[in-house]
Amino acid sequence: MPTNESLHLSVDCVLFGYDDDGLKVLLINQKEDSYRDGSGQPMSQLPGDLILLDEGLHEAAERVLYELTQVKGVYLKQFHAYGDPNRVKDHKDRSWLRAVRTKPDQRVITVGYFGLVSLHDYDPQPASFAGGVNWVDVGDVGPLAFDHNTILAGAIEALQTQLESHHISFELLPKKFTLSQLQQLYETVLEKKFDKRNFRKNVKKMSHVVPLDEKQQGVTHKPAQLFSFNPDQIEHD
Amino acid sequence: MPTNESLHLSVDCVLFGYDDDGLKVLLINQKEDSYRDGSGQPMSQLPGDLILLDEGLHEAAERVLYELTQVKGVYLKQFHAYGDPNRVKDHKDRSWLRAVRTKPDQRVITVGYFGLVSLHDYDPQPASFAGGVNWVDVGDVGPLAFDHNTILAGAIEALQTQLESHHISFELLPKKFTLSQLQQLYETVLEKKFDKRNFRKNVKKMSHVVPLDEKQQGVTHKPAQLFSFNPDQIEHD
DNA sequence: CAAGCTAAGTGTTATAAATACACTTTTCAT
DNA sequence: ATGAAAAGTGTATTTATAACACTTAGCTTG
Repeated sequence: MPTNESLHLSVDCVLFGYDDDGLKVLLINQKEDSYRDGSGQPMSQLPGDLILLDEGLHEAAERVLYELTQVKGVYLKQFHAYGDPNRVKDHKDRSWLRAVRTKPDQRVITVGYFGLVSLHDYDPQPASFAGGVNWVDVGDVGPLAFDHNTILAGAIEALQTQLESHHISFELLPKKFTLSQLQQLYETVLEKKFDKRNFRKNVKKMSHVVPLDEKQQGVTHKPAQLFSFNPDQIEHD
Repeated sequence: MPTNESLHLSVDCVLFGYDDDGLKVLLINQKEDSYRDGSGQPMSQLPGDLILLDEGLHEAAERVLYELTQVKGVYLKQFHAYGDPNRVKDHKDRSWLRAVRTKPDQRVITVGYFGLVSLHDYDPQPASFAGGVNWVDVGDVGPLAFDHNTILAGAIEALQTQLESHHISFELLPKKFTLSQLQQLYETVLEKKFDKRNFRKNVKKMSHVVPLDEKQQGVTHKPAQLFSFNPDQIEHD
């Protein structure tokens, strides 16, 4: 009869934030002096926490993000579970674990969630407890703690796959947006260029993207028509 | 500081088997007298087990299937983790848990894997320990233990999504197959009909499906050309 | 207030992919 | 020799994708 008394389970959240200058991830920056990478930089990691006894996985992910950003109602989706027995045993991670965990040697299996927030309308104030919290451009993410680079890569792949099929782009945009903003979002996330006219032709076929009686203001060029997503026409899964 | 001393973690495997009369799932049938559904039928469930301390998730899924079918090298893929705190607390499941678990009240989070085997060439002999083990047509699956109907639904969805994009169809076919068999597999799994000529046109574009110098034998009609998959051209992920 | 800057907005043509559709062929069985 | 059963094959139509360049509206500045 197998016993797994000492298995721990956590969630790790890859929170993507988007604004006009790119796609960011929320990283937390451990202040522990001992916890630095090879070149002496403080080590960053994805927000995550052990799961409480009476909460579901999704709830746990919501809690972690709420504690960190005070934002509720973030779009959140599970994408993969990571359970390599050695995923938290790397030398670089030991001292930090010893500092914060009562049982630092314990194996931890983690379930990855990705979340989406728009940084246009407001800046979800990263609550800075236990270290710095900041938005890092996905292109500029350096080495992270544990297997968090792998988890981040999985989240990016999931986001790319689902952006088109799951109508989630509006989670990353302001409530009112221009077609150029929508196109730029696609180009940033999918890392490829689209033809402006063809892109707009396709958008016109999407019944959940509706034009408003309103134009962009305060820009130094021809103001763009504003659009919004019609939530009635959107089904996630 | 949260403690989760009493969280348990398992894998559950949805093993799909395919042959010319359809898509099946491997279910185990608990013999416990007390473990029956409303109408007195013995309750079935997906094969699964708690994860051992030193094994990875994928390894655990492999082990569960090996213990059950004696088959190694099955294509296996993780698709979702299920962690509702009440997923093993349903009344119908209590007595069975009391019989087999030392801590029947403990919460169990499970990671779902789906596996693919061809039932054409041989019949992976279900090792029948602790109860019956059998292949049930996916259309005929009744109520299962715990949240296993939900898990099965998730596996079917994952299989459907990945059949086209991940070149996994050959895992469900004999080494040598006809185009009609391939088409029938697609029709069964995706639950829609394809036009024969168009289907074959598309297959000709797939470089990993190669014609053999061999024809079907022992059939009472025009024998079909045999094909096989060229493993060099296939990348999973 | 004219000139120039900036991004918005707009159509057509060509190519490729998807769909719809029906008869002939090969083998075995009787 | 005849019939049954599934294999195999081509064309025309529709739809989607891709490539491509100029005009417009509003603001800025000289």
